[in-house]
Amino acid sequence: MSTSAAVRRGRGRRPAAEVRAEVLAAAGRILLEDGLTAVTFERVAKEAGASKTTLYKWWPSPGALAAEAYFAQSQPLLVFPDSGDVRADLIAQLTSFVRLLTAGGAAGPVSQLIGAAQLDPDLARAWSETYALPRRELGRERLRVAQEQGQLRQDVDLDIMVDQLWGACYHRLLVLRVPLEESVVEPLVDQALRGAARHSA
Amino acid sequence: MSTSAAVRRGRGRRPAAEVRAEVLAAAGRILLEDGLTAVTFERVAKEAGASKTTLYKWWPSPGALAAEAYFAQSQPLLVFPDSGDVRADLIAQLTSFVRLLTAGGAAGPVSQLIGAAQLDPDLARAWSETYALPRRELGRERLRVAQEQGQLRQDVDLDIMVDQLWGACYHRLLVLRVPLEESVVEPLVDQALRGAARHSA
Amino acid sequence: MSTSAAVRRGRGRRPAAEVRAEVLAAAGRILLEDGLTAVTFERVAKEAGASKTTLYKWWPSPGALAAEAYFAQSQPLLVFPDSGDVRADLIAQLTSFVRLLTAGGAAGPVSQLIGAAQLDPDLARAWSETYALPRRELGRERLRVAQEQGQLRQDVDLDIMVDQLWGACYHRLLVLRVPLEESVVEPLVDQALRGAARHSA
Amino acid sequence: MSTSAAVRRGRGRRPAAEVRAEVLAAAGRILLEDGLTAVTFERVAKEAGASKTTLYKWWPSPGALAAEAYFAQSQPLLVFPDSGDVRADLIAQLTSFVRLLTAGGAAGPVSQLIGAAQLDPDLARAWSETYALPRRELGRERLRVAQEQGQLRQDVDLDIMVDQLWGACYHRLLVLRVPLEESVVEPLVDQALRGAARHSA
DNA sequence: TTCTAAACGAGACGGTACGTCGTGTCTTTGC
DNA sequence: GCAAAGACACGACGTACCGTCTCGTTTAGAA
Repeated sequence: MSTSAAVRRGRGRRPAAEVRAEVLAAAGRILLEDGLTAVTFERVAKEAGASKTTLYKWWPSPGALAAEAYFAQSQPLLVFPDSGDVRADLIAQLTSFVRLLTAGGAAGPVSQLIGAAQLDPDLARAWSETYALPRRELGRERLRVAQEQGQLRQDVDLDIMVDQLWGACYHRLLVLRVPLEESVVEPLVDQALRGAARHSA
Repeated sequence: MSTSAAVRRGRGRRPAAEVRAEVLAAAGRILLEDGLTAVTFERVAKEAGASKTTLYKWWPSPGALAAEAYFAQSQPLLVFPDSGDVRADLIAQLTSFVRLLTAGGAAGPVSQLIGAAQLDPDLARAWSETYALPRRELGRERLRVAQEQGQLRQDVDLDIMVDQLWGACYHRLLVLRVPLEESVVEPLVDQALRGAARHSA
Repeated sequence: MSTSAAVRRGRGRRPAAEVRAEVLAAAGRILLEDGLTAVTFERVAKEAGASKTTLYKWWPSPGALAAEAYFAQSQPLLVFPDSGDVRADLIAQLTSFVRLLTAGGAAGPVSQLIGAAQLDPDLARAWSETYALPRRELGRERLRVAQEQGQLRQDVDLDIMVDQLWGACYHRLLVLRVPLEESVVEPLVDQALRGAARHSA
Repeated sequence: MSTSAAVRRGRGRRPAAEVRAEVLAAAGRILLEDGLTAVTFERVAKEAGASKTTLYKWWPSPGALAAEAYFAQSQPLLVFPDSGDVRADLIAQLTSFVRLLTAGGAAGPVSQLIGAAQLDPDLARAWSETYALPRRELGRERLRVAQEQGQLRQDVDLDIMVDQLWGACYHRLLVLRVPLEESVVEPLVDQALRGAARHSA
């Protein structure tokens, strides 16, 4: 939204950055208000004052546009705290993660985006590269430090541990579709750390 | 597929069961061949020799039809072995579960159905009630027995444990979209049982 | 415009005849108001409350639709008078023909339709079969009677004579694009009958 | 096609004449190969290595460009023979005219251009001024000489006579869309000269 | 000879129409 | 009466072209 944006209403070329910004703003608004299925090229073009041609030039599918719009406006916290206590840090990070997931209810933007990614390879790629894989890397890195510090055993597979923690939340959200509450985080972390077997030795 | 199905080509009434069977067969075939997005009422009606009116009467959405078709033809093994050794049983069950998920690749029917369920409440309900929740119940029950037998600690939250195990697999399949291999099952189960912390006490 | 047409505003099926009538009315109105290029499937569908699918089912191209709409609403007089005097009849018929052509100016519906027919085979077919060829047949028939009655020579090629008379008008309208006035009709007919050579023998 | 045209492939300024020549060549080629509807600014710009901006500067519409391209490459013979015998000259001129019209089939460039002119004022103007009116003037002049020489009656309207002869050909080409053969020329000329009425006096 | 302004190529942009497909509602027809 | 058949309104898709504009480059003409 540059200052001159509102004035310039011709049909000619506008700076790409300006167009992109307006398109992402419109797409993000539609996503939050009416859900992912409402994010169509047709509607975004109309509400952003853009043309369909432009959208097709920049994004491979409506889903991919929605994903980028979501990233753009709710810049997800990617910082992973390191207080020295891995248990506390995991609980903190997972708690804010659960808050992110449950924002907008069970049919929130995140579940819709992950869902649509199962049917839209372009969205899937955007999602994995921009969101999912970097976050896993972040978590794994925090766990690696803890492992070096002796808080975790040497033979722990850190990827699997990430899967256990974050996957458990996704499981309730996407597969079981049961209410996901922050209170599960603490027992979840503890159980992952302590194990379920009676004799851990 | 009744014997007379191919002969009877009139527009009059046919037995409901016969129609349903043919519809489900067609939907299942389309699902496996061309994916979930190809399972439209339009196409199923044409290939099953049914009418759209009939489909709308029995199923609330194409996704729900696809889900039921999938259940009907690949009756998922719901039996949970109980050999007395909970670790071995978990490994066995999770291994066949991974096989189910990876059938048809990362874009297999299961991931597509779960994905579409995030956008289609009717499909979500069918999926949860028919598939996801019963399976969780089954797993929890097996764990409960193990807990009673003293193989698991008393303070373990069995729901969370199911989330940790199955959710870890779903995490790789749906969220990370990385190859899901059977070899992860054993370390996954062990890590859930033993815990990750150095001093489990 | 059936009596119940205005009431029935659902999305379901409507009687084909009713839809066709409304579509043709809208197309004809657009043709007269804004010209042939404004007769697009998109606009006709919107203004007629019809769907594009329906238009594509009934008409092969917007031009063909416009042609049929033109025929439907301005049912062109196809009666050819026979007063016994072929000269008088030709003048009468050509005069009303010139009036038809010049209705709406040089860019009237007729010239636009004939023009578009040079680029749209579907429109060309509709125009030839429905309008042009029948009219030529009518004129030729009238000339044939005159020939039998001895008003025209036996060796006159009646097709060519039709071309000379009607073609002369079309020539000014389409090719030269000069004003076409009714006053040319009488000298045109006389010249065709008497010939231009000094010694007609 | 200047000698350095092929070498100079930068984006900077090129001589106007060179650009115009390449554009007209490309437009003419497209017109003959794929028809008038294929002569779009978009495609001509690409194939001529020119930019749309340049095309818009020189031509008001794709149709006008196509017309000029047609004139440029098939310089139509405008010489009208004067052998002293007006009948022979008319037959000769009309015969080559029919050949011109039928080149490229019934949907040849000429009929397409005249057709499009009914919908494109810019093309209409270019066509009338450059082609149609000069040709009529030429024919009329030849007839005027014949009239002075006493081969045609004094009261003959020469404009109408031109309309009768050339219009008859256009009639078959544009309106009736029936095959136009050279064999019609001779009876056409004779009929125009002798008249159709039994008693020409 | 150097500099500046015009014209060029490239192509992004807002629009409009195309032709197709799927949805969900409805009428008609045949058993 | 019910099911097959399928017409219908609607809306999204992806593409093509139009006419306008911005950008960087190059040449032509003025200094």
